[in-house]
Parts: sequence; C-alpha cells; structure tokens
Amino acid sequence: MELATKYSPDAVEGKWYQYWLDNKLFSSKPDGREAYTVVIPPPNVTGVLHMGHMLNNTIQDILVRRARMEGKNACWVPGTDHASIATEAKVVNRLAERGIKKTDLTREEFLKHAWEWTEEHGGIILKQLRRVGASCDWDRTAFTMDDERSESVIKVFVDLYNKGLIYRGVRMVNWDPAAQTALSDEEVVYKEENSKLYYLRYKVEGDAEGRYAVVATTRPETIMGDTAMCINPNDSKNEWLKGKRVIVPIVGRSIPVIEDEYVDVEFGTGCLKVTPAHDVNDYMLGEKYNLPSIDIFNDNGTLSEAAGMYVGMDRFDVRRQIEKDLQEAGLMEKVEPYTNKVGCSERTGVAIEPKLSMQWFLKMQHFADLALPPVMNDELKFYPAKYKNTYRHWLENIKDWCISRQLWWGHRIPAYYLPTGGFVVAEKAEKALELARTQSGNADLQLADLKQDEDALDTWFSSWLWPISLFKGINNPGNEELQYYYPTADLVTGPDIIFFWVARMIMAGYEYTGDMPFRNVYFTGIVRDKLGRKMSKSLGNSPDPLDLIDTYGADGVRMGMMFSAPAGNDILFDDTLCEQGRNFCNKIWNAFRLIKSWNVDATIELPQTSHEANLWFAARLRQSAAEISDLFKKYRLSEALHEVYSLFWDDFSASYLEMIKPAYGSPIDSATYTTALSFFDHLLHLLHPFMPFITEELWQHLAERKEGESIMVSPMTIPAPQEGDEALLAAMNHAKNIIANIRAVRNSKNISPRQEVKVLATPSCPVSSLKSLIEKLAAATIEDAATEAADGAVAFMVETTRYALLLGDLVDSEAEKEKALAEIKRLEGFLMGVNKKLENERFVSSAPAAVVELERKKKADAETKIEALKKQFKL
RNA sequence: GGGCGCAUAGCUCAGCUGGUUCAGAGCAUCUGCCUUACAAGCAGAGGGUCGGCGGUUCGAAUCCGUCUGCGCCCACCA
Repeated sequence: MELATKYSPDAVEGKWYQYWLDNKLFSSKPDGREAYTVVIPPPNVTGVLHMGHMLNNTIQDILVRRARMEGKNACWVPGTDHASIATEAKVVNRLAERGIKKTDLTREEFLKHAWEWTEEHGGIILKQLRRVGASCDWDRTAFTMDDERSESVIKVFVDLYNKGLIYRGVRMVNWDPAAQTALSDEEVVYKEENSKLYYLRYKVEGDAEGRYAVVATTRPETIMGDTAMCINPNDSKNEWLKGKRVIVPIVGRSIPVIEDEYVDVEFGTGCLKVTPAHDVNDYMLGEKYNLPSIDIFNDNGTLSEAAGMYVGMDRFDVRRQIEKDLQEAGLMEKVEPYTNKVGCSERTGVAIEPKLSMQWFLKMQHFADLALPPVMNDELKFYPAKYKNTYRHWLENIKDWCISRQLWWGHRIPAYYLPTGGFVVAEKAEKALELARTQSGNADLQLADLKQDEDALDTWFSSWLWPISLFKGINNPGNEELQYYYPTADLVTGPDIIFFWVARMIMAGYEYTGDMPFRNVYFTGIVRDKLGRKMSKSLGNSPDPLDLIDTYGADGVRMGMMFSAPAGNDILFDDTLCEQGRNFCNKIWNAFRLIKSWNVDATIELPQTSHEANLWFAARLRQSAAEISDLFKKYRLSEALHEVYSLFWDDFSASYLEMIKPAYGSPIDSATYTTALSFFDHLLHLLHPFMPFITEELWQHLAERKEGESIMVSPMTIPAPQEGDEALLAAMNHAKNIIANIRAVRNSKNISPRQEVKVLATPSCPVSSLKSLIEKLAAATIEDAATEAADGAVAFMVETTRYALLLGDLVDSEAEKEKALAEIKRLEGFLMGVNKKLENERFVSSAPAAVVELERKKKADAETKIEALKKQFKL
C-alpha cells in the first residue's frame, strides 16, 4: 500500500481504536501473569473532558500500555462519579429553566429527573476518553451509584455505625445556603475579599455617664444573634467593663460581658461580640459559658423569625440595611475598609454560613492511625515525595468527617427513625423494622411507621471505596478478582484531592482489605496556560481537548501534554507543544516511508559502514531502552519521552538511516534492511505508550499481521546493554566530532555542503593523514575527493549523505594534549578529596557500605583514567 | 500565624551522595539551504557572574547560614 507523504491522524485513530475494541484487546481476566491494575479517578458523570482529564488520563494510559507490552496483565478500570452536589445543582438548574422548583417535587420525582439527566449526559466523558486513546477495560465500566457500588456504600455505613465509628450530633457545620446542605471542611475554599470592618456601639446598661463599648465586626447582620460580649481578662483598657451588661445596638437586648483569653487584645477594641449560632469560635465560647444560642438564619440564607427583625431579607441585604440603620441611630462609631478571607462553597461559590445542625459524622482518629504509617515508611509511595509532608500534616490534625449532605442525589443514609424517638441503622428496611421492634419493644411496629433519614451521604463516602468496590470487595470480601487485582499498582491523580480522596482510599483500603489500595500514587500538576494562569471557564483560556485532537491528532496532543509534564509540577500548556508532537508523528511516518522505499538485493554484500552502523545503533538502542526503563520506574515520564524522542529523531533518523541509506535508486543489502526493520519495530514499542495510534498503524505495515494482532499486546524485546556497547557508542561520538570538524572548515570557507562525504577510517589510520584529509575535504570538490580515494591510508566514498562513521583512537594533537593535562590535574584534585574521605575513619565506619564502596570505585576509576591519559600522551 | 517547596539561557525545565555529564536539554531567536524520506524538514550560530550576600572546602549550581522574590498546603482574628 502506498503511504501518504504526510501522516493523517483522522484516517488512522478511529480505525485502530475500533480494532482494539473489536478484538477485546483492552479486556482483562485474572490469569497466571502478573497483574497491573489502575483504577480511573472517576470523572463527574455529567462532566465533559477538559485539559486536566487529558493530562491525567494520558499518563494513566502510558503506564497501562507500557505494562501491557511488558507482558503484564494490564487492567484499567473506568467509571464515573455521581458527584452529588454538582449534579444535583445542574438538575435543579435545568428544572428551573422549565419552571419547576425542587421543593415542588417529591424525592422520588426529583430522583427520576436526576436519573434522566444522568442517562442523557452520563458517559459522554467516557466516549471522549476513547478519542484520547485510553485503553480502559470498558466491560468493567462502573458508576458510584450503580447497584454494586451503592450496596457497598450502605454496607460500609452500617458496619462503621456498628463499630461505633459513625455518630450523629449537633455540630457547627459549613452550610451552603445555595445548595442548602452541609459541607465538609475540605469543600470550603477561602477567598480574599475587600470588605469593611464595622465598629458598633454597645451601650453599657445602667451607666450613668451613658458610656458604651465599641465592638469591631465584619458581620453586623449577626447582632440579632448576639448573646454575650467578650473581653480578655488581662486587658486593662477594658477592665471597666468587667461584670457589666451591655445593650445590643438596635436590637436592644441586654447581654452579659464575659471574659476569656481567647480574645485578642490587639484586634479592634479588644471587645468581641459573641454569636454562638453563627461562628465557630463563638460557638465554642457559648458552650464554655453556657450562653443561649439564637439561630437567626433560615437554610437559604435569609433571616428567620428568631431574628425578630429584617425577617425574610437576604443576609447581604441585611448587612447593607443595618449599616444604614446603625448610622442613623448613631450607634456606628466608624467603618474601615478591611480585607478578610471568606469561606466559600467549592461547588456553588457562595459564602458559607457556619450553622448549627444535626449531622452524621465519622470518627477519623482510627483511620488516621491506619493510614499514616504505610505512607511515611514508603510502603506506599508518593511521587513526588514532597506530598508526604502534606499528607502527614493533615492526618496528624485530623477532624471528624461530616458525611451527611442535605441532598437527594446520592446514597440515602440507612437510618430509620422510630415514631417514639430514637433510630436504628440497617442495610435494608426490613432489617431496620426488625431492629426497631426489638429496640422499642413494640412488635406491632410497621414499615410505614419508620421514617428513613432524608439526607444523602457525601460523594467521597462512595469514592473512598472505589478501588475495592470496583472488584466487589465490600460485598464479597476476598473474592478471586479482588485477590488478583488488588492492591492496584498506580493511582494517577491531582494533588488537590489528596485529602478528599487519596487519603480516604488508603483508610478504607486498610479497614476493609487490610492492605493498601495502590502501591504508588503519581500526583500530576495542574494544567495552566502559557502565562501560568489556571485554566478556567471564566478566563476562557482552556482549550477544548477535542478541538486540539482534531487539529493535531490524539498522538500529537498526548505528546504535547507529556513534553512538559514532570510529576507534581504544574504544566504550562501551549499549543505549540502539540505542534511539536504532530511534527514528530510526521517524522516517524517519513522515516518509515524511507525504509519501505528501498529495494532489497540479496546479492549485495554488507557494506562496512552499514555494518558499523548496525552495531552502533543496536548498542544505542539497548542503552536507551535501559535508560527509559529506569525513568519509568521513577515515574519520570516526561524525561522518558524526551529520551525516546531524541533516540528516534537524532540517533535513528538523523544518524543511523543516513549511514545505511543506499545511493538514490540503488538497492540495499538484505542484512541491513532486515536489521533496520527490526530496529524500527523496537522503536515503535518504545513509542507506543506515548503515541498509540501511529505506532499501531506503522506496526501493521511493518509485516504481514493476522487479524487480532496488535502492537498493543506484542511484547517488548529489546535486550539489556551488553559488554562492548560503551566502546561502540564512544566511537560514534568520536566520528561525529570529526564530521563536525569537516563541516566547520567548510562553513568557514563558505563551501556549500550540497554533496557531503562519507568517511570510513580504519583503526590503523594515521591521525596526521586524517587531519590533512579533513583539510582537503573541506575544500574539495567531489572530483578532488574521489581522487583522494586512491590514497591507501584512508578509504572514503563520495555520497549524498550527511554522516560518517569513524572507528579507532584518533586523539593526538597539541590541543588534545593540553586538555588531557588539565583533566589529569582535575582528577588529581578529585583523588585528593576522595582519599581524605576514605582515610576518615568516621566516614568509613558510619556511612552505608554501598556509599563507601562507591567512593572506592570512583577512586579506582580516576586512577585508571589518569594512568591511561599519561600513557596515551607519554607523560 | 504554622508547614512545605521553588529561584540555572528569552520560555519550560534537567543537573542524583560537592570533582567524571558541570554549566546542559527542548522550545523560541538569528543565519544559510525547496537536498533524491521528511520545509510538519536540513545545516549552523548566538545566548547564563546557576536570585543576592556570607561561610565550609584544595574545589560549590550542588553543603550550611542569611536576605530577597515567588508558589502551594494547613489554620484563621472577630
């Protein structure tokens, strides 16, 4: 088949993905091979692919494909997350567009809409992942709210409740007035905001002089909830307020002045208003001093009846209004501009309201104790390791996890309330009824008498089971699949969800399987634009990955992402990187076209230059493959890619192919041709994890393939580096230097290198002869050069080629000698240091044996080197 | 406020236990080339007191101290 001059991704990518699917090449079943398992960080079921997904899933695919070609049983499990708050918000919005309010619907009706939405939009993102080339085992596709996963979640809830780790209680929680639900601490993000600091006058009750205390606050709208004023007992300037009562401005209520060292003497006036219902610290003071608590807000952020004033107004409108009213009443001392940090909902963006409410909590200390040691002692590795610190800090200061959400979209809490008070927790309603009857002593109790808790569980309460529940490990502990695939190998995710997800999966892993959920965690960076800004919808600086794929091809975009994606570092994404990726595809394509264009003539003898080239590139390939393996082990994927890139471009295309290339129109000998094809095959294997499509296409062209064969599942067979490789590589470097010299001379004399020269020097070639040859070549016309070939000392041929190969030791000039002298001097200095180190008993006895050994080796190497140099230059 | 990390070419970064990768790579820039696989290409060139200042050492991009400037995480003062 004729190959197009330029590579066209469109003609290739869809075709091969379908081929892989048709031949079930992604699917995995337990067998005798070593398992390599990855579970996808489940994207939101209704989400669409963005650059973050692109990066994350490209990395996973690279790891999975590499493992597969290494002969492992690779299993990448895809799935989606129900993302309760985000999805529920989207459904609510859509209903609103149709004029339907959530409050007008029953739970069942609402859920019907939500499922409709999920089925309509769900899985779009999974389809998009196929365009990226993701080699997931699609037969295993899961959803955090499918039957298996839901059962697991409920089972775990009941189990933890029975273990006494889940409790219900009134606590100050982060309330999202837009979503009207509680949030966990992790779902609150602090944003800097320019606001004002209001100084309010609290008149002292019964003070003859009419004096007042001044309180500084950023939230004057909460004064209706004030139940005390607090001063620091050591604050001399407020000493006079001790034991007094003050009047809340406008409200007119009399409240006590209490004393606590919590109050910062330096802030504002040193007087703090205490609103136990609406501030975490005030709540603590309220508990300590037994203060009443007045909840002045409704769930939607408007003022409640309890406030007594401004009822029904929004909290921010009240702030503006009360500012005016205080001014008019002469109760406002002053207003200052003030920058503070306001906690906002991660999902809806509105300012969260600290609110007292009844919620479900999970005790975390037990889990922290389980999850900290394996990470700290590197049983479970983090890449980059710096995140170990972050992880430790969080676990050492862990707080209980608020797991209930006032949402309908999610796993409903399996708690059932008895008509007489109290509740029972059970997986199924029938079981709950049984328990309820026992608990209440009322055998006539009916299902209808029980009322199930209205709340749903935090989304992460299902995600934390993901690596286990995907293999049915909760409902069916110790089953065959779980034993085979678990623990999974690598988790690839962003550092932003280290607490939400990574830490909690580790906890659940140890709790429910007694083992880690994954052996390694690779933290990706955040994808930013080339100016370093986070990609966001509002900035409009986030390209659509699918558009990029249309332009550059999936392989090109994957290359673009990986070119600059060191683990844990943010990546500054730029389209030109994809362009470079696309160009590389074309380079590979053209290299293949060249090889395929040659006619083989079995009667031709193997030319000496080609022989040397074959030997050299084989050595280079072995060396490079070993290097790449090492980089993969260290998860330095970007560097591994650079290595493959340069191996293919610089060494294979620019050097090797040029060396073996026959004259135009001439045939090639069969030994070289076969060798070149085998090199190409090896290179495709090295490239495949990064660029799956073009490598499959070319691999299929490389030889006759049977239906169902694929590079994807064909093993990588590059041998390990061998004795003598280094000498070959050194010889090639030497040859390149000589060529560079020839070119430099030609360039300096403005001689066009239209026709270049292939030089072949034997090891016995006298250096002096070579030097004069270089001079002559530099000036030579083709005819002159051909004449020179008659000289027996150096054989060379006129060719249209760009490289030469030169074997043998050719170092001999004065300049080289000087360089050698300098080198000897440096080595001697080095030896001095090493000797000192080795003579130091403390070093020898305390340093690890391997380190001391290394020092000895370095010393020996240096000595040998000096010896060799001296001998060579007769010093 | 507490913790972690970063600063090397115009940009993005490598540089491991101090010397044997020691000042590097890719991109960008500039120069010359439509050359018989590839202009999505080829051949070259320029560009850095390794953030500042001190210290340790025979020797420092590398170790220590300090200052400056960034980034991230955690906590949060009303």
